[in-house]
Amino acid sequence: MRLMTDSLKPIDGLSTRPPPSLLDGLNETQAEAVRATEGPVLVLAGAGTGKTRVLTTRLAHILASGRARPWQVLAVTFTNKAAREMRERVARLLDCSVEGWWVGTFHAACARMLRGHAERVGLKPSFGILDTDDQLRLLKQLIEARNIDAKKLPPRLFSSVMQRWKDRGLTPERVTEAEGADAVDGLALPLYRDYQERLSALNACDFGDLLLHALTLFRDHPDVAERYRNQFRYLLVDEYQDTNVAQYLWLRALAQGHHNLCCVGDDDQSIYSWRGAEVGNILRFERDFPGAKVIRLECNYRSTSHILAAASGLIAHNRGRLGKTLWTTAAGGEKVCVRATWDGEDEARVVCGEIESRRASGHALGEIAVLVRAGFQTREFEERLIILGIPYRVIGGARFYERQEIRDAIGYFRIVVRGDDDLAFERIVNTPKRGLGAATLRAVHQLARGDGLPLSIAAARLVESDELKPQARGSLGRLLADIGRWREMLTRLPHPEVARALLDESGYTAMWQADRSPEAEGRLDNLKELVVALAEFESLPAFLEHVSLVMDNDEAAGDDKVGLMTLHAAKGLEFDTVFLPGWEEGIFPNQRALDEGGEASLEEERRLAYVGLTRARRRAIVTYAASRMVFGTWQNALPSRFVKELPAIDIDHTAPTGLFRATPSRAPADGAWPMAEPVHLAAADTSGAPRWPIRRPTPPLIEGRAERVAARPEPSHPFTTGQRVFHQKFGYGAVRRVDGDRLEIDFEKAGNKTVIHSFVETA
DNA sequence: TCCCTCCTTGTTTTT
DNA sequence: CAAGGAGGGA
Repeated sequence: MRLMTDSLKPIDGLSTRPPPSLLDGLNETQAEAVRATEGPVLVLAGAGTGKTRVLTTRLAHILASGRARPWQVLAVTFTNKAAREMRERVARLLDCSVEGWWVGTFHAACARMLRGHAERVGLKPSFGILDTDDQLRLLKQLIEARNIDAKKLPPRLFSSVMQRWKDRGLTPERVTEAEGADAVDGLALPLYRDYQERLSALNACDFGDLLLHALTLFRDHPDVAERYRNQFRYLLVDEYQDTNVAQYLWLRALAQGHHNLCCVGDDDQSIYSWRGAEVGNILRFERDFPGAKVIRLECNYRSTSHILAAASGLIAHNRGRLGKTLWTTAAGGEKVCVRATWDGEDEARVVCGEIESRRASGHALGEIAVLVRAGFQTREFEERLIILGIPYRVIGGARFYERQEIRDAIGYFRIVVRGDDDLAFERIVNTPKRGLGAATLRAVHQLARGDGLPLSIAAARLVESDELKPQARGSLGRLLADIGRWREMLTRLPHPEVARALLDESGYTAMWQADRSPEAEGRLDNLKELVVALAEFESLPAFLEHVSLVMDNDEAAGDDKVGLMTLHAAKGLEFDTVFLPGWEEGIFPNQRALDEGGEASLEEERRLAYVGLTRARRRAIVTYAASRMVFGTWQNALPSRFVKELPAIDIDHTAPTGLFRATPSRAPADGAWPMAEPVHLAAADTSGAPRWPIRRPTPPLIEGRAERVAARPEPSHPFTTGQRVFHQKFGYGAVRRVDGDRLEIDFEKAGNKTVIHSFVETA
């Protein structure tokens, strides 16, 4: 996203040659969503209903019909990936370049506006954009400056509170007294002020600020707001259910001109409330924008009818939906397979075994994905896939530009390009180790703060004086001289060459070469890759502007590998075959979400499950384990309540023999259990005899064919009825009943609770 | 200043 | 269990 001029390639030719095919192939509702260009429109697009197609065609239609020129349309998305896709598709539809158009992420659009009016919000046009790491380091300094115990109240905590305020469009002045007093013992608000002040002084802003400043700009400078309001005749928004309050206010401000706001989204796929997204935005659309037209895209082109029905049946358990009825013309297909497994290892074995046999029958691995609730769950699958020699790719995880070595390298680039980039200076000053520790840094800081200087200038002054120990002085002097030299090199040599020289001469490459850890080699490769990436930009500053906004790293998804990713990362993707492991209470729905967010969070977890199921085109396989190793201890698990919420006629529920008893102990309430009920579900009505079918740590299983010994109930813990015990959270109590691993305990303070034995100790 | 050991703490993540 | 941070010792 560099400086984009509003001049553009000829598109006028299009009006004389209207592409007759633009609406071809769209169904009636989709076409309606494209044609309804005037006034506010909400397109409720269920999973797999052709949302992106509608969005891009609509944009193309607006331009091709001459309703607006390219710079008069603003189209915003959340991710760079989505933005890129939209640009590519529109370019293809109209057969022209989209260079300079306002098609991009919310943040890129705001940054572009702010670059033009930076002074109005107290920044210089060259302002830098902080990444998460910079933010946390900065916050830590501010926390310590206020003598707050950073151990008890870590930077992350403050960061998230402040971030949530920014998500709601609240500058420090706008946070109410009451709320300020409430947040982190009243410490968060003053710290928020410190932080914003510090950012201004650094001529920098964080991601949240891009929107916040844009809002301030509109609010305090009506002329600017007016300008953009008039400019943008048509507004298009992707994934509207993910917008936060700040984004909503920003859109509303822009829509006040021509009122042509079209938002596309799906309330059932809102899974980001924890980072400030407001489902309320989409639920309230008709009230917010009077006269709004609501168009529902309900014809699903992706999944088979069983998958669709299973997903719909599940999501129907949520309340407060706008409601959609997805349907498909593709009848039949396989039922959703639900499979019980013994434990995490067994689950990985089952899933990867399936993958293996699909590969053997010619299935493309790139069309298979394993979608987990949390990142750590990928480990077991990775291990198993490695054993089987099946290529895979973990999507998400540490992104390229977030890796330590990349940020360090970029830190060097930053300090060379912008001598006053204090955060970059701090980052690299003692990396690699050059004997510049806390003491030296303190001296530099002190001088810098006292005289209002950037750190590197202060450091240069210190080197001239004799206030430093000779060693530190020499070392710091050498670093500064190096920086100066690299800066000079930049004026006469190609920047990739300078980058290479810089990494060598600074000792940074050598640092990783000397490193014996297994990942060092990969890091060196990454550094080489970085230099290659660099060459694609015309200059180092141009590159830096790019990385600050475009932190994505789409691994070439070209090669044929199984995808491992979180459910969040899977949103927007689709695969022939989708495995959904870990459907257990506590894992999915996630315990923490349940504890912290109650019913609302449960519904979000359910939406996550919905997102997962609807990623599948032909086959969805849900698995759960009866026992799982969690944080180093074995825990028994109950199947996720979501399993029971899947309509029985659309699923095929199986379990290995021995895991379930032969006959159900009670009739399934809603017909949801077409087979023997898992014993661990029947636990409630028992009278004490331990009959837990789960073994303690899984015995190593010989490759291939080992008979599973039916688990026998074993007294795996010493607790007996009447015994006095202690629990970390609930305190002291007496055991009232023993039921396998579960103990019903009458706690003195907390009352009657059923807990797993491993959580209590004898008192 | 650096390195090692002990202790804590475990979702989801884009820009 | 495993990783990352903090604090103490050399």
